Amino acid sequence: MELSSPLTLEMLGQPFLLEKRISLLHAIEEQGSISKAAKAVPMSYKSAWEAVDTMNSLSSEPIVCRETGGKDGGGTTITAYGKQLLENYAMLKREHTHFLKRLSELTDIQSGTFKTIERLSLQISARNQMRAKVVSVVCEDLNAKIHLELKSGQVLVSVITKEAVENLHIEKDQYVTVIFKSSAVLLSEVSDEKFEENRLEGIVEKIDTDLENAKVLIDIGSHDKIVSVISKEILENMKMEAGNPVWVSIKENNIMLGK
Amino acid sequence: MELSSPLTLEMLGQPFLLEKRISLLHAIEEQGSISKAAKAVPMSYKSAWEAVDTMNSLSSEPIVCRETGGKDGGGTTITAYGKQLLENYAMLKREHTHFLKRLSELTDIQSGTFKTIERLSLQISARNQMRAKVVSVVCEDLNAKIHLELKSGQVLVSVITKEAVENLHIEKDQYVTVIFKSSAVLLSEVSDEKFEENRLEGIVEKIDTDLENAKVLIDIGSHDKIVSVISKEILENMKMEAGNPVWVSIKENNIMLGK
DNA sequence: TATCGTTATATAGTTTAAAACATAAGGACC
DNA sequence: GGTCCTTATGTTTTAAACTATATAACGATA
Repeated sequence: MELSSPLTLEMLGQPFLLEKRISLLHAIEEQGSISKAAKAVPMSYKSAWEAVDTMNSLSSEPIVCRETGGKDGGGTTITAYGKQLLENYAMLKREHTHFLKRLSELTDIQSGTFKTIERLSLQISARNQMRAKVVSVVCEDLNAKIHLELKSGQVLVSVITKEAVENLHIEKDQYVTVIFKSSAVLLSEVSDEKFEENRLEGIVEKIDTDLENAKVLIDIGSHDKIVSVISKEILENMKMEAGNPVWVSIKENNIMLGK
Repeated sequence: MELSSPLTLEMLGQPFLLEKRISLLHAIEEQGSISKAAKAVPMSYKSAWEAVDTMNSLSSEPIVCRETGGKDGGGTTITAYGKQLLENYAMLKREHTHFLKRLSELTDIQSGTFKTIERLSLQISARNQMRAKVVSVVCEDLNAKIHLELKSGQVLVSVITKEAVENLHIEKDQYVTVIFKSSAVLLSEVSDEKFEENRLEGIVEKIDTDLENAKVLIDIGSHDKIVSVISKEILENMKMEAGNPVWVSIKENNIMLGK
């Protein structure tokens, strides 16, 4: 049993971007002309031209640049704006596909075993969310300890209930999302033994302070960043500055996983 | 700019449940016959009959029961299984709609301002997830304190970054999902002053123990349940039993919000 | 100026899905 | 047996979407 659901972006009530049109635009990008693109997709030149025309007129900025005449008879190219649009659609589509896949996996509509779904499409307040690979899953009776490898190669450990592991079908070598609140991130200038759980090394990138708290942005490598909110007092005791190395620590219990 | 995306459930590669067919089934449920339902939807009798027939033959169990002849010429009724299917589809659709709505809200494909989306469709390991109404939002410079009212009327307070509040567009009177780990839930037999943050009253419903830990299920009223995982030691000091009243406490910092 | 491959536009043909219409056949009930 | 309203199953019509085809305009280039 599968879920399918074509994604359509509407504009002023009119269909604007759809699967077919997107692939046409990609073909135009490759071929440099509507007529060649139409053959490649394939579809009739007329449909292709009309699709391009309606898209262009629905859009506030032109998506393609059409030129008639000239050495090769002219041609059509995608504008920078159009390329941006293609990228953005791809991102939307990626999210949508992921959602459908998760929903399919969780669903057995015949037996109705999917009653246990919590909200599946949640945007969460936790500021720290990053991809990681599951290195190992060690189950005890109630809890499970999961070793995770970040993009940078640094390792994190998360403790969640065994129930959650089963519910999310977390297994070795899979990719999951590591989630933790910025208030759960402890900082230290030195590799302090006091903070023994989940120690990561990073570089301070930016510090914002208000009357009581400080928000510290830390680069832990490979484009992963961590946000930490700590009290201003602690920060001041640490003489921390942008560019300095810093040690991060997060309690195993404060790390959640998402899929 | 709107996103639209009709949800289709496929079976053996064939379309099985779609919007149109679902509304037909609902009409049949009301009218008691295919012909009347077809008029109500509206669609031609033949299309309606064929839709019903293909659904029935794709399904492992019959969805409708068709009878010809008799006093009123027969009729068609939805089976219990069919009704279950309708409910399940409605749930899928609800999730899907919610997802699309969130995605729309976060997206401005023209300007490309939606680059900041984290994974939007995440299933999270946190065992405790429940709906709550936002009573108030008090922003400081970096953090915000949010008062939430559960179904039972009990109140929780969550502290998250102001950034998160803006990102999720959390406002008074909205409904959000409260999220916290079962390991963040502290228990006490008495209304202990020591656990001052987010104290809720509930009744112990079930206790599971392993060698080290204990998982306690607590009913806090209005069908909301909380799972707590605590060390076995603490549990044993508390002489806790199913049916007993219990006090729950969760640190404000450990409560996340989702939307 | 003639050439060429393109955009731009119109019109005729083709395919496809649905509606509309027509007609059996079923079976309780009078 | 006739009535009645339904399910079940064709055939025909209609409408929409798309394809195919034809043709004008364009403008750099030889």
